[in-house]
Amino acid sequence: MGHTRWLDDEEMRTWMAFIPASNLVARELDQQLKEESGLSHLQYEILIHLNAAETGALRMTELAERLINSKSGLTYQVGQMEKAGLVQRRQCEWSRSGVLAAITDEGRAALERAAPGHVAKVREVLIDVLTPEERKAIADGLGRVRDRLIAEKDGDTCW
Amino acid sequence: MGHTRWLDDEEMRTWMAFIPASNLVARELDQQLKEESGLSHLQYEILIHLNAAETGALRMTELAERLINSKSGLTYQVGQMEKAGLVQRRQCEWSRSGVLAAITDEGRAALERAAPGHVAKVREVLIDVLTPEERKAIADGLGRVRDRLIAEKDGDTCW
DNA sequence: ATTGCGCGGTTCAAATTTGAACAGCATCGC
DNA sequence: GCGATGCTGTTCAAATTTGAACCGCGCAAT
Repeated sequence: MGHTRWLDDEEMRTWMAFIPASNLVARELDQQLKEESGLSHLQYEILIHLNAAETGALRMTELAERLINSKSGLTYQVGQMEKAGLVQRRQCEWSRSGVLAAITDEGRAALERAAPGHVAKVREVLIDVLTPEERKAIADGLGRVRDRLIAEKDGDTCW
Repeated sequence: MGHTRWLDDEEMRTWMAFIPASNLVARELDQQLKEESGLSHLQYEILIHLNAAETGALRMTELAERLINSKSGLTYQVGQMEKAGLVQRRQCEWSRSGVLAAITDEGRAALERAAPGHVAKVREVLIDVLTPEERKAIADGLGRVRDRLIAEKDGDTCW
């Protein structure tokens, strides 16, 4: 690896679109969710994931990995949400040391209340701004980016 | 606005690629920068922006807007960086209440030290994973997303 | 059985981030 | 000239986030 391969103009355009768009979209959605439903984006996503699970529950670690958050951060947030009655901690059946976070009826209700506004905002700031071709390119390209980074976390350095 | 227009499959794929990719890339870069140069991604970007300015200095608010961070957050970080000798506060010439953050020689040195590894990582996790077509779509599409959100902040509700 | 290690979660202190309240300067209309 | 109003940046307390240290359990080798 000799000298650095700097980004050319086209690559820089990509980078300078990706980073600010990420930050702005994240900020916008977080704010909208908080205002409209009192949930942070992280809390919303926790509910989404739990709700999507057939049993309505997931292990803490599983959740942390999916949400790309530290374990301790998740412990904290689940604690907050438990206080708020949105989730409930249960013990994992087959592993005494495991902990399940389970969505409550109240959690589902909060989700249903928050979802329409959230989806509308997602459309407004991202989905409806993109052409179908762009959406496909993003789904494919960033999907690959995502998968590689996730894979790296597990196997670590497949190269 | 009758019922919610939920995301269809293709749109959901886009969304479920965008969010995790954003988070993972941000985390990866932040970590790499911290390890390799002791700078957080935010600090790195502050240096980049200051360095790009002809005078090597920018107003605090200007910087906060570009970096998509709260004013108070920027005050804090610039404080940290000032302690570390990477930047220096100066008074804005034409406005007694304005404050300029100026990059120092030490700051430039830190930037030069950090840049090669950072760019390499950006290539590794994002740029080189994408095809040229995908890069173009992302530059165009997310560029538009970015611009709309920035415009909204200024004029606010152009609709 | 027993020792030792590894995993799953939590605790803890420290760093960061945020929004609201505040202080100084600027500017515009009266 | 003088007060009203609006910026700019900072301060402050509260919320969140992070990584390292830690605790209890399970599991494998001895």
